Amino acid sequence: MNNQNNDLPEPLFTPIRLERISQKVANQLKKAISNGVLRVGERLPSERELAEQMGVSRPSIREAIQQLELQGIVEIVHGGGTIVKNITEQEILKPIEMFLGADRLRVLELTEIRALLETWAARQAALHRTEEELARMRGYLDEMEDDFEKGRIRYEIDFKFHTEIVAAAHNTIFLHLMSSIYQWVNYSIRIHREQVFVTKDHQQRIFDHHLKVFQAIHDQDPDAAEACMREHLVYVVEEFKQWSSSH
Amino acid sequence: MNNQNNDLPEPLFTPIRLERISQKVANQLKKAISNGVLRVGERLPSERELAEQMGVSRPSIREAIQQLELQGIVEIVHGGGTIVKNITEQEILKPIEMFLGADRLRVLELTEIRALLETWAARQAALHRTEEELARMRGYLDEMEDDFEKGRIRYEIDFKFHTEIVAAAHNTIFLHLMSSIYQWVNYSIRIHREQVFVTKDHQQRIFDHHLKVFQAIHDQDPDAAEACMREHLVYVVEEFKQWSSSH
DNA sequence: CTTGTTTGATGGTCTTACCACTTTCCAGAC
DNA sequence: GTCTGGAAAGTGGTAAGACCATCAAACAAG
Repeated sequence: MNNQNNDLPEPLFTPIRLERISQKVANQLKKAISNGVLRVGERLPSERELAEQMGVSRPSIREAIQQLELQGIVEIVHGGGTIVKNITEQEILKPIEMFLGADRLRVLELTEIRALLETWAARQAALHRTEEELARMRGYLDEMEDDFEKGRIRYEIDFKFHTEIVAAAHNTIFLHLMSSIYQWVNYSIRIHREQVFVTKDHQQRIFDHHLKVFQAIHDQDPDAAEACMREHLVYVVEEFKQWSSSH
Repeated sequence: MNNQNNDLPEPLFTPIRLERISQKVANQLKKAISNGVLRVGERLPSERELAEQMGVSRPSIREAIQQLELQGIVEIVHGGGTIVKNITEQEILKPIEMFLGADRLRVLELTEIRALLETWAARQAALHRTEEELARMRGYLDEMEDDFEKGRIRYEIDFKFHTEIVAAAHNTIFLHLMSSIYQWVNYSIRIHREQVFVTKDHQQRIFDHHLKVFQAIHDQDPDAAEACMREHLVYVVEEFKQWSSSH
């Protein structure tokens, strides 16, 4: 690109921008993802929407998105939209997945790490949460309460609630990292196909824990948030250990 | 979470091919280049020609060519055609590296995470360290002291010392996690090509920090270990912030 | 020969249209 | 009630044609 440049002493006078539109679009999208405006797992607006919002044509948007896909930042699904990928997945998740298969010791190690990260997240969330994030947490709590009354269990809502707390910590890399951890947890749950916390009693306690964590974050009380989250996770670990020893 | 999973016994019956046209085109072009049909420095046929020859539309050709450009295989010149570049095999940036390069804020986020994990590791190390691990830490400290006297700086020794502490926490998954994060840190240091902690004064302080951390782990005092490690990392972050604001 | 202009080819972008796939929802069957 | 099937809407994939911006080579004027 510099081949036609004169080597004259002055770099002035010729800063006339030349950048492909698709490049500008790609940069804007990257920034949005890096900032956390577009979270991991979320869907990007459709190509047509983006084209309209940015005032460019759809092909330009497409070329930009394909760049991002090639760089492993997003995943394009035909007919299903474009979703933000977890950037840590290839580097952390895949290499270690094998370990988790066999023994439960690894599951405990994993939970240990998760507890460390989540208590910190709860503290940070209490400090930095926005009203929007609070509202989403509230929504998940309502869903869980609804499920509880109907005797239904959906782990994904649980994950969503915890993920929202992590997101409220406002650390993008941390969010991506945590989503890798959750995938592990999800994976280990699946392979052990366990129904550990199925009783009404467990569900009640877990719901109470969630409520207390939410309240602390709502009140912007970092110490309480951390403590409640720790209490919650310690309980989960203990119950799992107990279940584990009897199976 | 298992909703999308088919529990059917056989995955047979659905190998129907699906590949984007642009992908096929890209593969054909790559093959032509690696075969030598298209030599380095030569111009590819124009997009319109390729579209006609392959019987596909121009956008498909464009998307394919842009892929090749992103991979450094060809160079596109507006108005001048597309030429085959040297196959210098320039590495494609990993997604995580794009994040770290995008914004200096991400470096702080990363350091924040590192601080969280390492303070915990120090505590665990104080509780579980073995004599062998202690000896290795001692060895790295000696090397650092030696380097210090000779006015030399080797980040890798620093990393090794920290990694040994992480290993002493005796959590396999955590060790893998942490080594990934160290790679990121290493990369972010490289791209910002910074020489932040180069003065004798900094080196002295950092060495003192390491020594105190080591002592606490040696004495199996988890609280002290965590506190010393936190003090160390807080110092590093603060110095980086200060350096960052002045550059 | 040098300089400036013209002209054609090429990549860049836009518009429009249609196809293929996924998701969602709802009526119908059990 | 749950489950099944299909219609409808939304999304990405591809195609075709047009126009603009840029470069390069041929051309004309000095």
